[in-house]
Amino acid sequence: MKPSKVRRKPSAERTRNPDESRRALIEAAAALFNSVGYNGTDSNRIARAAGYAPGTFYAHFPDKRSIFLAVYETWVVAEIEAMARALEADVSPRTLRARLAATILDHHRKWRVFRSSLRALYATDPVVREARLAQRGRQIAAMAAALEARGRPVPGRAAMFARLLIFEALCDAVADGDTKRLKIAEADMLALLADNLRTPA
Amino acid sequence: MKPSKVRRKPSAERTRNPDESRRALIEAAAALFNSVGYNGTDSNRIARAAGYAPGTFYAHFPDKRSIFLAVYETWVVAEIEAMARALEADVSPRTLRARLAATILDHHRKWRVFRSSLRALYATDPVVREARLAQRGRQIAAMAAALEARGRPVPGRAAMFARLLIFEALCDAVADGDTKRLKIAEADMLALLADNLRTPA
Amino acid sequence: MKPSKVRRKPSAERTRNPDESRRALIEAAAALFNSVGYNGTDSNRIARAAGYAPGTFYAHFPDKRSIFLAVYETWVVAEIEAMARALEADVSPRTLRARLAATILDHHRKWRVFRSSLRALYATDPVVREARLAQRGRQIAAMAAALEARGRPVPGRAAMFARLLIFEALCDAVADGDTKRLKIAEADMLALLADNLRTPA
Amino acid sequence: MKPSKVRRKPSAERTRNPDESRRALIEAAAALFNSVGYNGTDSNRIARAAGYAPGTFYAHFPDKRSIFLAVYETWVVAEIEAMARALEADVSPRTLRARLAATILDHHRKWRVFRSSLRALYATDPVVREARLAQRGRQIAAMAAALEARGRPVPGRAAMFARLLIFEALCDAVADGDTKRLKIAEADMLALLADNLRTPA
DNA sequence: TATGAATGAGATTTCATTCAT
DNA sequence: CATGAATGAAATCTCATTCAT
Repeated sequence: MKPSKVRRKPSAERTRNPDESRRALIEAAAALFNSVGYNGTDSNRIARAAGYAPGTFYAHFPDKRSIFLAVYETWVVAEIEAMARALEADVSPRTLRARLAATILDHHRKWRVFRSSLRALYATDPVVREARLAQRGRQIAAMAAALEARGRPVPGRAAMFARLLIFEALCDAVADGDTKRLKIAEADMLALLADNLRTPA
Repeated sequence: MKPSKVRRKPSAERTRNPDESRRALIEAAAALFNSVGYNGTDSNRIARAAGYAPGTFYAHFPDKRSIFLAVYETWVVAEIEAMARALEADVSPRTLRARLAATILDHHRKWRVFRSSLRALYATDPVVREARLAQRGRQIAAMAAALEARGRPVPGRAAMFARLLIFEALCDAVADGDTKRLKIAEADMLALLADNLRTPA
Repeated sequence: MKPSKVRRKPSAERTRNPDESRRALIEAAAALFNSVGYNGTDSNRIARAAGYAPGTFYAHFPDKRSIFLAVYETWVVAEIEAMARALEADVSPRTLRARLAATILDHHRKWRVFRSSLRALYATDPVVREARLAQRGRQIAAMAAALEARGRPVPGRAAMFARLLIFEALCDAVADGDTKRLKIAEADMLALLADNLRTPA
Repeated sequence: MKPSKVRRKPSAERTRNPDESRRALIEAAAALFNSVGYNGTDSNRIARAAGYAPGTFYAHFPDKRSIFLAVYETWVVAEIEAMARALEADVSPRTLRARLAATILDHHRKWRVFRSSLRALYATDPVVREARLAQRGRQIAAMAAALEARGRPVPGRAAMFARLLIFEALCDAVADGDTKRLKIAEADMLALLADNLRTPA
């Protein structure tokens, strides 16, 4: 009934290669989750968008949530890569922080609808919750390692976790347009974001 | 379409007072939303839990979302009341902040599942989103007014909005047990929360 | 929303041929529409009567009206076939008219309840209305073509439309038993019907 | 949910006079049936439109169908009155027929939606059917009496019934816009209608 | 008579998932 | 692997009608 925004690939492109199929499904799912949200699509539509029949979906994923997790994984990787690229620049720490903030914000904005679903499922689905918590655990560890490597003092776990939470909350609020709606200047939010990237005293 | 000619007589035990019925429905909905979540219930079940027939629900609310908003409203009021009670105590500012943090955290914890649904719908439903943003607008205004009244400097809107976001994010993370799962001491989080209540320098 | 993990296995006895399923659904719907009327059934019952689960209905028809239109189409075809058979006989024009009248009346009588629903929906549903008007347009064209082919004078569109309306009104009145109720001899009505089939002077 | 087109009277106008209430209800129902159709309204809305509470409806009518029949009755009376007025003119028989046809057509057009519901219920509801058939019986008798009074030959019951059916079918087709849709000139239809009013040879 | 809150059976529709081919 | 028809539980919402006041 709902018109699909994501078109099915020409059937000639369909594969018998399982990895390729899986990849195609994840890609289609990512696009759909980010345009109509998790609840806005169904597994049949994902399969069709990837150029397969409904049943094929279940040859690759046990259920709908499972492909969401797979999309989340690729999303995390993409974010890390974006951050890595931003960190390559040889600029002052201050500029670096600003760039990093802008990069991450941009990434959140680009995946606004997907992240919206992520938050909804995090609030709802224990498995998604666990996956995201595990991811946060890894981020905290990475943060600690990075600081240690640079000889900086490593804050407590609570402080680092808070940093993550805050960063995401601010990014999502900006990406979702909450700041606009509340008549808050985006530049001010970006400044707060950059500030939050500072190594704690 | 096919009206059956035989109707059971309306049970005499139900209220004939619409305000009372509405209240009973909201109460039942709040309890259900906070135990099985928004998607875990349906309007029929809410009506039954309040002691009414399914149709009665629709005599009071046009749809399920609408009763959710009503529950949200009562929740906000309850939170404000809890905070007001916490602020009555005649203690040092530091203790006050700690108490306030504990009070709000407690409130979030008590309504953990409901808040989970609130976040999910915020991420999903434009009307819920709007209601919550409006509420945040009011909170920012109240915060500014309170600071002004106490002769304290009033931070920018961005900073105040960030405070709200941060406070909620931290509270929810603790209430949801994320900190436990990440092996973070709750006391540390409470300290951060209390710190976040500090008037900005 | 809450998908149960345990699904019954689809019964192996159902067709896997969509055309066959569609046909079976239309057939079941025709029988139900003609026994309990359009409003007397629902899509679930149609599906069950055809040997399918409720959801299957929606795999073949977007809604109930849509299957009604499909039934109407088969009904029109059946009527045309019945008329064609009646016209094959090599008899006098007068006898032919009588036979044709009897044939059509019979067809209306056989589908009395269905036609009743058709009229109700025609009076109610714009899409059904449009379908039937289109059909009438086709009938007028066919009538004109037939007369022209036989070298008979072709009456105006108004006259031909009136013929159709009159023929249907009389047939339905007889089929519905109105004549009996009003103590009118069926033979007299049949004579009027046959007369109405005459080429206009 | 649906906006009511027919506004409730100011409560000051509510009566304790049962006849007045009944009349008000019938009037409101007529207006609603003729604007949104029988299935487009519900008894609650009729009561509200007449300025009463839902329950009052059932103090005056046993069910929804029953008020429809009451409206039908007033409709029949109105038609008879309109015809009587048309017949008062002192003109040639030919002009009279044309005027009568125009009058009745006009009446059908004015009550288009109501008549649409009437036909739907006639096709569906045995009680409405019976009421209309009884009315037709009366019309046939009146027709016979009128012809006899004027010393004209009285056709058979079948012929007279057919006249009625035909007249109504043509009127409704024009009133419903079927002729327009089929590109048939209304003047031609009016001529056929007037012709149908002719005393049979 | 009038009120109006309450009733509850029922109809429509969705979609994650299965499984025979 | 891929197919795709079929499944069926479940959720939302309607409205004619009742009856205590």
